[in-house]
Amino acid sequence: MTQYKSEFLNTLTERGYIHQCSDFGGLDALAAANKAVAYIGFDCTASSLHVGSLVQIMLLHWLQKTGNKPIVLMGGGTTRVGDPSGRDESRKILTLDDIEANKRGIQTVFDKFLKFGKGGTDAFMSDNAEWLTTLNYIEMLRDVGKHFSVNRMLAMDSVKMRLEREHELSFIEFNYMVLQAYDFTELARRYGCNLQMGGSDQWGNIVNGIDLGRRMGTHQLYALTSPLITLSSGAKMGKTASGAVWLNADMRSPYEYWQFWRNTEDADVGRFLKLFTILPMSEITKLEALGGAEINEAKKILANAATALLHGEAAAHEAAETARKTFEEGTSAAGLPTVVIDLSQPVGILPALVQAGLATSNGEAKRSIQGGAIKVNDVAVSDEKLTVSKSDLNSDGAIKLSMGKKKHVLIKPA
RNA sequence: GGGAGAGUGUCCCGAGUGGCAAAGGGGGGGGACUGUAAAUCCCCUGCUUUACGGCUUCGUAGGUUCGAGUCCUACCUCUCCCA
Repeated sequence: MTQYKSEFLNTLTERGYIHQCSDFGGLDALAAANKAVAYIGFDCTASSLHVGSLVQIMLLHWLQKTGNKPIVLMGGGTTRVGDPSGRDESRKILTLDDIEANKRGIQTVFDKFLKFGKGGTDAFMSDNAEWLTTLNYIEMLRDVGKHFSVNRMLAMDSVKMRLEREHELSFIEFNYMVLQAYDFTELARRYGCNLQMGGSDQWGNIVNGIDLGRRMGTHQLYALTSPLITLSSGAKMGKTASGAVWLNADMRSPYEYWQFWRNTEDADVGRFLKLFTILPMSEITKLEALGGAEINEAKKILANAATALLHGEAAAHEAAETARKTFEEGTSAAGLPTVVIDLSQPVGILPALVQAGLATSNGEAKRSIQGGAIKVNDVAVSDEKLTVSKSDLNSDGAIKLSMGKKKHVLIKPA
């Protein structure tokens, strides 16, 4: 198991974070001496990161935990360009204000996973807008552009795919990889960065950066990528009914986040425990051995641990308790999502469902009732003309609206 | 600039003869079975406070027609080929 000298690579290997590395030996030596300075780039296209970025965040977490220095690079500059990797549609180009707002939202998440500061292994955040926005085109062409072979760029998968699919690839997007490579060398020069990590789809871009670094005379750079995380059922990770699983609490509550992990497929539990929690491997091995219905215990531990990492122990506890009351006791729990509605007049069940966010239109609410999905205070509803009023308030002063087995909302009077 | 194609249910793919709320998938939601799992089976998946009613949908704007996703005109966007 101790295949490497460095704790960093050993941990990553046994937990399944590694897809490819440009030079295991070289990186191992660096990490063993606690001299790895690694960065991962994140977009600012939304005001929160989602579960899809969690593997990357965890990479930085372990990097720091094993005695090395993480850099979070915000793509404030590159977000204005758009990465063609893996997509065949151009990204939207955001305004500067949007980008700034998104950056602030994203920063809050990193505070949970990394220790920021000025010390040796303290993380810090950088933004490639710092150097990209002041670039001069002629100098850029002369100093950086001359190192890029268009022949090679055309051969890259991300580009090839766009060409083969007969989708347009604009020049601005074509330049994304140049900018990303340049980021790497710039971080190397400014901060002594020597490793870039990322998802496996970033391999080409990262390797380009190593190449550019060598040509521009930086120290040796390294690449490390993580596998693309998919569910056993083949679906992409992090997409659920209600859209992406956002990490920011204001976009997805701790309770919902907990539920996301609780509903993990059996086949994924072990893998996810390793990737998304910091539980010791010995404990994970035990949990992995659970079979049949017992695996639900492992799922709860996964949910607790993953939620605690992001939202803290207290929030995880509360979410677990809410879930326990709701699912195991079948009672209503105060921690469920709550919506305030004016109940001075009786409210029809249809608009109530819409306001509670359980349906997007009266029509949809009606169909749900016809499908037998709706319960008020745990009593099934068959009449779509039913109204709810103050007299339906339970002992906690709320009305529990349920759709299906998993979605519960408490309604409180205004 | 010339030529050839394409844009369909505001999640995606995709059929579509002048009678169309528009086939079929995927995805999603619900139900059954289970373990808040997977697989499987069944139902639902445009809006509208009852509706064999009304309204809104096929890139945009007009037109022909009793009636247009379907025909005509112009425009927009995208793709390919030739310059």
